Amino acid sequence: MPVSKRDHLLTTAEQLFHEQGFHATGIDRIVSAAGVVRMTLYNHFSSKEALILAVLDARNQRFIKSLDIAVASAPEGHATSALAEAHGQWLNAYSQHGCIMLKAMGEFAEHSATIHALAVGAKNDLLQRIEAAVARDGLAHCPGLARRLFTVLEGSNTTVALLGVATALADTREMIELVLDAAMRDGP
Amino acid sequence: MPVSKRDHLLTTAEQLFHEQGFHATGIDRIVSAAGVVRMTLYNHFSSKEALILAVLDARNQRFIKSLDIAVASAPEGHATSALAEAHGQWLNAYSQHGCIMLKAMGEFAEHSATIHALAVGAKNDLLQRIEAAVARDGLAHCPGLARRLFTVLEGSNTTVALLGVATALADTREMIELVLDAAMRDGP
DNA sequence: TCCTGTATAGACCGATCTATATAAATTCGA
DNA sequence: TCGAATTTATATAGATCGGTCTATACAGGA
Repeated sequence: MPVSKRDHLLTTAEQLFHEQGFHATGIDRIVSAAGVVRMTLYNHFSSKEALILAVLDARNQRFIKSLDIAVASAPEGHATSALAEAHGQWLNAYSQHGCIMLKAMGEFAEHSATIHALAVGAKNDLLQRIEAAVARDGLAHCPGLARRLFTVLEGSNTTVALLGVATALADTREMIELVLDAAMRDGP
Repeated sequence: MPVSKRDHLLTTAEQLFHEQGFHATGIDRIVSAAGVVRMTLYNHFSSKEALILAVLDARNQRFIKSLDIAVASAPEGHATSALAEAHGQWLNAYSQHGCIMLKAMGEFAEHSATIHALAVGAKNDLLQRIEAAVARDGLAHCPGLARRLFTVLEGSNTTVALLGVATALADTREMIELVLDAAMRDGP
């Protein structure tokens, strides 16, 4: 059975928003790319803003879920590096065009408080997962460790687009190890 | 003597583009904010794209110049940390809303090859300056060191917007030191 | 004095934008 | 097989977009 029109619209819109930006992607582009008529879109989403919110929310749930699965199945003491690895795999598979949440923050900071808040919330979700993984590895006492790891992962969003996936992810892996090793050396 | 109309348009457009995004900022908004009439803008810039290019180019030249000055006046062996410090000062002074080059890349990747190339070029300018500073500090032999430092500085673009300037820049400073110390320990 | 360059003022163009209205056609479960 | 929900098709509203046009005013230099 084919996916529902609603789901098809969500994935089509996500791809177009991601590649072309939000303001630059018109409703007509989305519906024609999805092979659907305009009223079908407005039957499922009350406005373009509602569509964007649904796209971002669904994507963030998939992202967070993949992180949680990686952490849950990580060997003891390796939750943090497993999370970083899952982050890298996400970049490789779905985010070589730059982080869609960052794009949303940039386009809607002064234009839609709702969208902006959702994108910021997604970033906080990631930071919170890093903090949980650090605690799980027994490194909760290291001040600012999670934020430093967060900085590295955010930096990789840009380097992937600029230097290519292979180089960027290799660099990122080395830095994660470096930061973790330093934290374990300073602490017990 | 007041600044020329052209310069005034450039700074006004830069602020609006930075805060509201490129597509979301119309020509009318720019000219009314600049207290200038429509034809004055088109007298100086042939199109909106030309205006965006001029804005980004001027901004990048100011940015690179501030980095070069910091490196040139740094004590021997501290060019890299001086460059990172100048980068942090730039974020604090001019870029708390997120990196305008990243926004341009996101909005014009599939929409204007010229703008996208200029923004990518700006990022490469930064990476190149990092490589030069690393070499000046006698660390040119460390493979990937410049790229790792670049990743940290790119990450700070995001953390500044999410965690605030004070926290983000303190974290960044610690990470730059960490990466440099590790490189000096492994190297000579 | 004349000429050139720049700014102002405002109307105007076609195109595109988001969103709605309405009626016919289709789908699909009970 | 019937009826409700969904989708299609089309037309339209009203705003805004980037960009052009004409005409006027005024400055400084030749």
